[in-house]
Amino acid sequence: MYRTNTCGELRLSEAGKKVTLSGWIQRVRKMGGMTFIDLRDRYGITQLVFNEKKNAELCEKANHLGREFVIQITGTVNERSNKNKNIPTGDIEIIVSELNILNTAVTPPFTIEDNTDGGDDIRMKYRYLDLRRTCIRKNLELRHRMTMEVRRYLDNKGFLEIETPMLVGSTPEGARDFVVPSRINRGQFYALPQSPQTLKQLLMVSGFDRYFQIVKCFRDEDLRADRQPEFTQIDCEMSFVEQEDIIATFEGMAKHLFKKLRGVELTEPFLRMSWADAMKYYGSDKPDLRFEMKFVELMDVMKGYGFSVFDNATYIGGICAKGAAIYTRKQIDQLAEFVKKPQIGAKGMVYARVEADGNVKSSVDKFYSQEILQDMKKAFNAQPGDLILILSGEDAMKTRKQLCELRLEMGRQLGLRDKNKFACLWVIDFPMFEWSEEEGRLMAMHHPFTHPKEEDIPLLDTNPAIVRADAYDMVVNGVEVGGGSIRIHDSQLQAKMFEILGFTPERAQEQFGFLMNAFKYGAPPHGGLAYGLDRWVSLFAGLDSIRDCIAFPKNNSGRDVMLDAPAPLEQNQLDELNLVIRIDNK
RNA sequence: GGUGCGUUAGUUCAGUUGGUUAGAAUACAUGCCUGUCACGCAUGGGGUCACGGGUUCGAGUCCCGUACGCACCGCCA
Repeated sequence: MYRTNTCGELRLSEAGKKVTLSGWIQRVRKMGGMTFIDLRDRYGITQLVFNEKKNAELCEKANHLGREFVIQITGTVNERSNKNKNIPTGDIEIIVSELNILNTAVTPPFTIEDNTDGGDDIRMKYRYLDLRRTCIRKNLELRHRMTMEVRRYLDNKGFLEIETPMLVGSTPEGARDFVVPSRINRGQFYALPQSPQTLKQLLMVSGFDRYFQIVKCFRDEDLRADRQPEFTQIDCEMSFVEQEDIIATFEGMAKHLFKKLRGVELTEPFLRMSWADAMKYYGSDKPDLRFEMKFVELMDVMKGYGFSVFDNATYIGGICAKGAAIYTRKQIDQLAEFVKKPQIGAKGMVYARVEADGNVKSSVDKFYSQEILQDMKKAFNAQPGDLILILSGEDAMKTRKQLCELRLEMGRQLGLRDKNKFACLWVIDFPMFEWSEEEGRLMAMHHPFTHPKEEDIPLLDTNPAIVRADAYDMVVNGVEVGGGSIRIHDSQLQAKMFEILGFTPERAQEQFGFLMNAFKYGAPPHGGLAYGLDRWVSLFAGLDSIRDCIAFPKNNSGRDVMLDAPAPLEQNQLDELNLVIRIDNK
């Protein structure tokens, strides 16, 4: 038997007991005639004691153990004379009588501690060592508890978990596919699913009116801190439901998760905001509502007074940062530099301080009278001590996005983006389509299976660009944690949708015939939602990147640096697949 | 496809105006130490300054390119 107990469970009540423990050596502390060893497993750390006077040979052996050796010991639980209040097992130690080295270890490239000395790069290369660290292990434990709670909640509501295939067909629309060559079907390729979207809709046609799946999805696009090429969705679909039914079910799930995983009781219904309002007031379809700082439009107030930048703008808008008038000129200049970064792209920034006497002191005083500045102050409802920051531009949407970045940066600087505070929001009434300059056509904003709002259906023929959809996103703290829609279940309407998206009837039939044909056999009204598991976990764990809650993530360029994947194939594998590789170096 | 920052000891970093033998911390090794728990003290080993080119009497330092890493824009229905 390797162990009678784990390294995290022994307490004072077990004093005097003979136990066997196995684990990794965290640290050896030699104190002359005594040696202390911290023995670690995933449950905790237990201190071992060796005494030269009592057993010189064993103590000598212990002195030559290295970090991360795997050992097994037998000994007696003993009350410590010096207790350690910092760890749960700190009241006891094990007086070791037998020591068995199960495996040695070379010195790890970084220390196995929460405050490791290793950088991201080396940690990913030796991820199996990184995962020994408590702070990373805790994230995976949280992820496990989350999937358990999801299954518990959905099972209680009558959902069935059904697996769908990983080898499916490539679809146009949407993200780039990862493709897999078929050996048996020469020259043909599978694609890995971007999501099980069409398959879960077919399950609705089959009558599985409540489906879910915790499932890997694949998208061959560039990575970000919150984006991996393979990620996990909690994919759900329901039949005979309207938008309200879905929102109720999954708002309920979100509340369940908050309660079980964070101990946060959310009693109020989540806020709801139309996509149009989100863009107007926050310049984003996923606003961070942990703080207000709503946009105020200033076209009426400030245009036409001879300040050419504003006079030529089609949008002038600003935010009011409470109490930020104490910002120095240097700090304000840094904000101006921030918005002028190429990634943000503003040309400049106008600022105005509200002084203690209520007067407004701005960077454009020579163009505006105090009276107009007071009107501006009123528009923001600004108080003495506040700092107003204004951007303008010739493209209203672009300027709002720049102002959004500025708002988030101010929120960060003013400490308003507290990781322990949660602001949940449904963004609803998304547009059905958005214009693609690149393709020169309308594209589905959500996906081509999304149901248009009933009252907007006549507009499909006259002005499709303004049609709104029965689509909704859940946004928590500015993170899009999930989204979904009511789907089209009528083959005629689905065909029309493909027509608007620029598909010929033949091509629509070729690509999506399986779905439209299925709808002819009695498809129920249905809709659903998919939550991003990785994003939820990193939100609950307060992580900056979803990588820290994924056991073996990819790096910034989509590589697994531990496995050194992707890599070229052997020639015989290529031959078997009838593939010839040609690399273009443009 | 693009922008920014970075690459120096096992690791995390410092390295001044271009100038002697490239430093610190930590890790590692050895010794001392009987109540440590970030133990302490002493000693020691450890460097292709990412790679290639250029400027210069002289480059870790300046310039150009490449590779790699991170963040972001585009992209991600």
